[in-house]
Order: sequence, then structure tokens, then C-alpha cells
Amino acid sequence: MKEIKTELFFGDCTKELKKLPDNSIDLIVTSPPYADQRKSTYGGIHPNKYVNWFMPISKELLRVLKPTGTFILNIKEKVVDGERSTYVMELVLEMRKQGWFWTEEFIWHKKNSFPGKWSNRFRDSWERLLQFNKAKQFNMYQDAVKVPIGDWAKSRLKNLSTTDKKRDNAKNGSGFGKNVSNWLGKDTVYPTNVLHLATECNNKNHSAAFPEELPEWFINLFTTEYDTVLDPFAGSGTTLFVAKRMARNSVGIEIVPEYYDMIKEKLEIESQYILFEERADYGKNKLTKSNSIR
Amino acid sequence: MKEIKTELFFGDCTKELKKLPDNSIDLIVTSPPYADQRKSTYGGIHPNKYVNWFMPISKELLRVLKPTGTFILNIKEKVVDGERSTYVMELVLEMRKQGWFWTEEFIWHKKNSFPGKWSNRFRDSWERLLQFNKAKQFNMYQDAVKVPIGDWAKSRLKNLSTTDKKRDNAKNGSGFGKNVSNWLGKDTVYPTNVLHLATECNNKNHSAAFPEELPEWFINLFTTEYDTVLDPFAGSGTTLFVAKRMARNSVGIEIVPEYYDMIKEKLEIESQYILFEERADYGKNKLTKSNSIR
DNA sequence: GTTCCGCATGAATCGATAG
DNA sequence: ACTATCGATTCATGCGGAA
Repeated sequence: MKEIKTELFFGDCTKELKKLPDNSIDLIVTSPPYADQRKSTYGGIHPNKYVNWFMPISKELLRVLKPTGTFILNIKEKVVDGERSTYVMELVLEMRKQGWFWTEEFIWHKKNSFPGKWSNRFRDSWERLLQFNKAKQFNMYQDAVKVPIGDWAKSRLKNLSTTDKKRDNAKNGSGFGKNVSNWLGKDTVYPTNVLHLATECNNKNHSAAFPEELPEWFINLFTTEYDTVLDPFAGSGTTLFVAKRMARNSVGIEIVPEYYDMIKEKLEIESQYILFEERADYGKNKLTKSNSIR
Repeated sequence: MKEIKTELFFGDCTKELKKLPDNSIDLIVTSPPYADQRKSTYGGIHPNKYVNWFMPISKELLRVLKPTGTFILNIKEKVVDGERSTYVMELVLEMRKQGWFWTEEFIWHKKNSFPGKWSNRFRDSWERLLQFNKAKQFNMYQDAVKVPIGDWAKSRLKNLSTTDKKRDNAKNGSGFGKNVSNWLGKDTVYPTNVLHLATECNNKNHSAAFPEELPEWFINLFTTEYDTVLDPFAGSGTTLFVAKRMARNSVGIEIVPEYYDMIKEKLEIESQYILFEERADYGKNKLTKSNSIR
């Protein structure tokens, strides 16, 4: 019976990250305050200073991440004086100098984007999900996020086209012909690098940066049970709660007292709930869950 | 009765662009050869040299564009040694130094992306549509691209994966079903900065870089009738033919003789067709169409 | 006229092999 | 060591002919 741990730190993440050991994190999923956004809570970082502000943090993240781990950065540049600001692009270039590999850029297509109308632009309905890695070889569990195949398959895949057969028969016998059996029973396919998710708009107490499906998808893709997930800008704690539910250890850091308290309280409630109700396990093993709040 | 002109130049666009007068173009829509792609036809530009290769071209484009005009650049970085290449980001930064404003980045979500499976990444199903402007005030005709609500819902429903449907139904009342009823009253809505289009891969004679809907959408959005559209990498001529059909003047440049000849021939055929058949007008005015091929 | 099915192919990427 | 070529993998679309 293994134990799932959910740790929460209070304070500035540049400092708090130093408390974490090297190579201890399997996945980082976070949505840092965007430049000049959420001024009321984070004070707002000027677009020109954003890269300099983030570099010490990404340096620590690079240190704590396992060589097989992945860093998913949810970010989008804001409009400054009618132009898209370039700090995200500069950030990527600087992080590569720091030693990060920029493996991929996923697109989060927000199904219900923020309403509004402007004379010179349409509603912004997508955000960047930048994937960084410490090494070229990293853990990826693709089967965990397979999706149902498109409707076309039902009618089309019944009889495999002769071209497809020919195509692979021409190649030395190790191609499609061999795999026909895989295709006939096929009902799921691998996804692409575009994610379709709605923004979460149910909770009014906090500004949830992303819906639960978002960390859930990446946790499925890049970790297995008992791995450790980190969110250095925990905010409302979405990443932590999802990780916990999925039987992953997690570490969160939050600098805003109100958010910190909210997460803490919710964690404590959940712990008691588990004690009294003997909640069903997420995975196949019996689990006990504990929170360590500092 | 105004006349629509379709001009076609043969040669290297850096040189040919010099023949165009200052401030004469309302919209540039183009898809240059991506780094190291299309080697067989365009020779291929190494990722490291891409920015230097493009700078003289973008300088000329800045010159010929009207202050109220817009430049739409379709591009995507390829993977180099397991990482996304950074030349597109560097390109944006350099073009801003050149005087361009980077107004917006649209996403082209390709419904049918190239197949394949790799251990470290999923299929790439999106491309960038970078919007650059010469001035902060530019022409934009948003009403021209409003989406009919019925068609939108229809195509949207058709394309929704079963997961999406399930997910939406699972949400208590804020899901798809409820929203559909809200749309019934309205007839059109403004789109967002994400475009859903399939690539055209069925044409046997040539490979068009993008589907007709792509230039069509931007021509509607950024020009009116009798405006002038430029594509310095005409390729199969999609932009030119769409512009012509929409009663916009257009200028194309193409360096590959086979492509140039193909466009030329198609333009001539269309002209004759118009003479004999008295084709229905695109817009409300009577039009004659002429091609000037050099 | 619809619907259905056969068919070709697309700005891809990785790893192994060859010069 | 470094680059060039080749084989293997895989999903969705629209056209055109057939039912």
C-alpha cells in the first residue's frame, strides 16, 4: 500500500523551489501570471521585464526536474499597444540558452473564449502549451490519451482499400498488410498537438487558470502512478487536486495568502473525507493519502 | 464597369517585387517554402539561414504594402533533432526591427494532419498565420467573415468527436445542447482567431499549399472589391484565383517555371471562359476580367 | 438525385544505413 | 563526426464512380 503525498509551500516560488531536491519531479504543469495580467493578485510583471523575471524560476525548474521529466508551460502573450507582445518568443529563446529543449508547442483551443469585440482583432480563443524537456529522451505514455476514432472510420475502414494494401505490400512485407488486424478492430487513435477544451467558468472564488482536463491530459501523457507533479504557481490548486485524484504525488507553491489558505483548507477537507468515507481508489492499488502543508 | 486585373511575374520575388510601386498592395497572403521543405521544387532553405533569406523579401513587402494594408504569413517550424526549430520566432523578432507590427497570430487548425506515429510527439495539426501590419490603423471588414450560426453549428456538430460530445453532455447544463438553443435566435456571429480547415490533398496535378477557404477568408476580412492582393510565392496560384473570383485585383510572383506555366495557362483558360459564357458576377457590379502576364 | 464505397495522398518525423 | 537518403509508421478528406 503506497502513499500519495500532496505538499504545499507558501511563498515566492524562486525561493521555495530551492527547498526541493535535484531531479525529483516528473512533470511540471503550470500557468504563471501573464505579463501585466491579474495585477490585483500578483502585482503584474511588465512585459519588458517578464523574461528576466522568469529566468531564475525556470533555472530552478530545470534543476528539480528529472532528466526523463517534462515541463508544460501554459502561456499567452497579451496585446500591448495594438500588437502582440513578444515576451513569450524571447522566453523560449532564453530558456533554450539556459539548457532547456523546446520539444513541442501544443495549442489549447478554448471552446468558449472570452467574449468581446474589438475593431482591429477577433476574440482570442487559443493559448500556448509549450513543452520543454531536460533531455531528448523523456517519458511519454501515449496510449493513456488515445481518443475515439473519427466517424469516417466506421464506413471507410470496413473494407480496407486496395491501395493501402498495395502501398505496404510493395514495402518489404513489414507494413500495412501485417497490421491489418490492428486496424480492423481499431476504435481509438492517437491525438494531435491541438487540444479542444472549454475554459472553466464555474468557480467564482478564484481565477482558475485552466480546466481540470488540461493538467489531467498531461499527467496522463507524461506520468504514471506515484510520479510527482509540480505546480510552482498553484493558484486555485487545480493541478494538485487533479494529481491527487490520479494517484500522483504533487508539490505546489503559492505566494498569495488567500489562495494558499484556500488550497490548504480544501486539502484538509479532502483528507477527512477520505478518512470517513473510504473513497474508491483511482488506480488498482489500495492507497492512503496524506497532505503535508508547510 | 470596372476591370479586374490579375498580374503574374516570373522570377525571384526579391527582384520581381522591385517592379511594384510603393504603397500599392492592400493585402499580402502567402506561404513561403518552409525551411528545408519542398526541396525538390524550391531548393530548400536551411533553418539557420531562413531569417537572413527572408529579410530582403519582407523589406520589399513592407515597401509595397499600403499603410492600411495587412500581411498574412502562413508558416510553421519543422522539427530539427527532436526540437522545434526557432526560426519562426526569430523571424518575427527581426521583422519587428524592420518596422513591421506583429498584430496577431491566427491558428490554422488542420483537420486532416499528416499521419504518423513517433515515440516522442504527436501529429502536428496546426500552422501559424501571422498577421503583420505597416501601421496600427488598418482596414478590417469584420462583418464580411461573420459565420452563419446554422452552418457553424452544423459543421461544428459534425466535427465534434464522440469524446467532446460526451464531455459536453456530462457538464450540468453548460454543455453543447443547451448552448445550441441560445444560438437559434441569432443568425451570424464573429469568428475567433482559430480557423478550422482541411488541407486539400486530392488534387492530382499540383499540391496547393493551402485550401481556397484560407485566402478567401483573409481577402474577405482585409479587402473590399477592386483592392489588390499579392502573393509573392504564388505556387499553384490559389490566392490569385480566389482573388479574381472575388473581384479583387491580384499580383503573383512565381519562380518555378512549371508552376508559373500552370498558373498562366489556367488564367488564360478562365479568360476565354468568361468571354464565351458571360459568367455570373461575384459581387453586385458588372465586371470584366483581364489578365496581364509578363 | 442521394448515399456509399474505392481510392490517392498530404509543408511529417524518426531511426537506421550509407557516403 | 556529420550529412544525405530511405523505409516505416499513420489519419482524414474529397473526388468520382457505383448502387
